[in-house]
This record gives sequence, C-alpha cells and structure tokens, in this order.
Amino acid sequence: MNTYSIGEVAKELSLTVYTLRYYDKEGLMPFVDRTPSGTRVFKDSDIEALKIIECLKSTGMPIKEIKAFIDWCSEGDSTLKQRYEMFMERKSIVEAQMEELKKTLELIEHKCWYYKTAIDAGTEDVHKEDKIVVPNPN
Amino acid sequence: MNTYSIGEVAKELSLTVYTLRYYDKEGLMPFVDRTPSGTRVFKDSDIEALKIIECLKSTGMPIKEIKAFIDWCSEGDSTLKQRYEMFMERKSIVEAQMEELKKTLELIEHKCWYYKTAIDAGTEDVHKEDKIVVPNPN
DNA sequence: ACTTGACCTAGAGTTAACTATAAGGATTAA
DNA sequence: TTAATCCTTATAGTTAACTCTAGGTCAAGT
Repeated sequence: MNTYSIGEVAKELSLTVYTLRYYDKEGLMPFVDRTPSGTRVFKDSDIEALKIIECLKSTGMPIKEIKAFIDWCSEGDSTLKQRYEMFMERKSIVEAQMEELKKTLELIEHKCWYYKTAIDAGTEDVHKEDKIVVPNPN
Repeated sequence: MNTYSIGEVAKELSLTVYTLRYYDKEGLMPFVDRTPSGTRVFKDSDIEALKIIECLKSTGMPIKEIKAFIDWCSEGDSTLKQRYEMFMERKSIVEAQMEELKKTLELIEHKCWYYKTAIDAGTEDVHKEDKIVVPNPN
C-alpha cells in the first residue's frame, strides 16, 4: 500500500502544506498516521477522504461542518443516518447553486451581447432606448 | 421616476444597510445621488446596477475587480472593449464553475446512494469490498 | 561530520467581506 | 417639542480560511 508525505499530497490536491496542516489542526484529518517522530504519513484512503473534504468545501460548506461529518465517520454505524441526511442536504444546496449559476450565466451572456453590439456601434448609446427598440429579452 | 432609501434598497436586494454603505465606500456605487444633507437617494437604474454587482459577486469576483468595472462604466465608450472582455472572461469562469459543480453533484449523489444502502444494510461494512462486488462506478 | 531540504509545532499575521458602534444630524407623527 | 426612526461618518471589531515565521527535528547525500 502506497504512502505519501504532506508535500506530495499537497501537490496532488493542489493545496499548500500550510493548508493541509491547518485542516489537520481543525480536526479534518484524524485518520492520518504519523511516524514515531511525528511526521504525517498519508495513505491512499486518506487522499480519497481529502477529496471528499475538497468536494464539500467546493459547495461552500464551512470547515466546522465538515469536521462534524468527519467526527461522525469516526463514530461508526450509529451516525449513518446523520451522514446520509447531510449529503441529501448538500445535494439540494448544490442543485440550488446550479440554478443560481444558470441565471447568472444568462445575465452575463446578455451583457456580452450588450457590449458586443455597443462596440460594433462605437457607442453604448445604441442601448439607451432598449425598452422601445427591442421590447423583449434583449 | 421612483427613488428609494438605503433601507428600502437593502430590503429589496436582501442585503444590510451596512453592506450597501461598505460597497459605496469601496467605490461600487459612485452613481448614487444624495440629498443636500447627505442621505443617499437610489434610482431604479441604481438598483439595476446593484443587481449586476450582485451577479458579478455571485461568480466569486472580488470587490476590487468589480470596482474596476464600475470605473470603466464611468469612463464611457473608450472602455467598451475592456468591459466586453471582462464579461467574456466571466462567462468562461462561470461555465467552468458549472462543470465543477456538476462533478461535485455526482460525487454527492454517489455518497447519498452509499449511505442509503449502508443504512438499509445496517452497517457501512457492505461497502468494504466495493471494488470487488461492484467493480464499476458504484 | 555536515549540509540540505523536508518535515514538525505554536503562534502570529493577513485578507476579504462584512458587521457593529459611537456620536451625531434630519424628518416625520403625536 | 419631543420622541422615534431614519439617515450620516469614522472607525473598530469579527470571522473564516488561510498563510507565514520562528525555532526546532530528522533522514539522506557528499
């Protein structure tokens, strides 16, 4: 079974060693082994767990909540329901984020069109009467 | 033409008056009028501009960059190209975010399944041999 | 043996984006 | 007119998530 140093894991996950040690300090990595002298030794399964952590982080989940999840994992089968519900809640949060992003993208695409036509006309004034000239979505 | 107080705008955009004043201090709202005594008076077009600001903010754009855009808007037609390029860049950033979120959602949905089956089995151990029992995407 | 470089901890510093407080001015309602 | 409820500025405090420094340990290479 492969093992990795903190520097290797940092490179692999595009994080800094500072960040990884910070996560450890916050209790996100209680599963990582140490050598007798204290150096962290990461297993493949640890990297997988860190990928889950990064996944949760990318949904905007705060580190304290991620720690709660990690704690549940350590507690075993008695917390299966909490963990399930946590992921179900994340699912609906992410779905809402995707909806939100879709609307954002539409507005941005409209702005791209707005500026493209303005550049072609040489002035933003072409849009001064938008409500009259182009009554609809623009 | 309608006008609004800072409190009304805050309510309308689900922000606090603190946040709006902070934005103003950071130079995001140079277009907002004042009464002779200094009270801000928001027009409908100001609220529309704030919605664009919120849109940019929701893509993760830092306030300093949003300020650069607002400054370009004040400078007039000479900055049309910059503004166009800025929105084109935002467009690809948002598209990348959507791709990322899609992958995140897939992982989360997998975890939902993982925990649902574990709950049904009464133990997480049903997944201990995933690689053998279910060789593929799980 | 010694130097180099990666690792360690504890704790301080940074940054962004608010969030709140203090002290006061203007406007409205009783 | 007096209280309430807005608003103002300046400035201080908070929070999350890093990010870095200081001072030290440890293992490998020359």
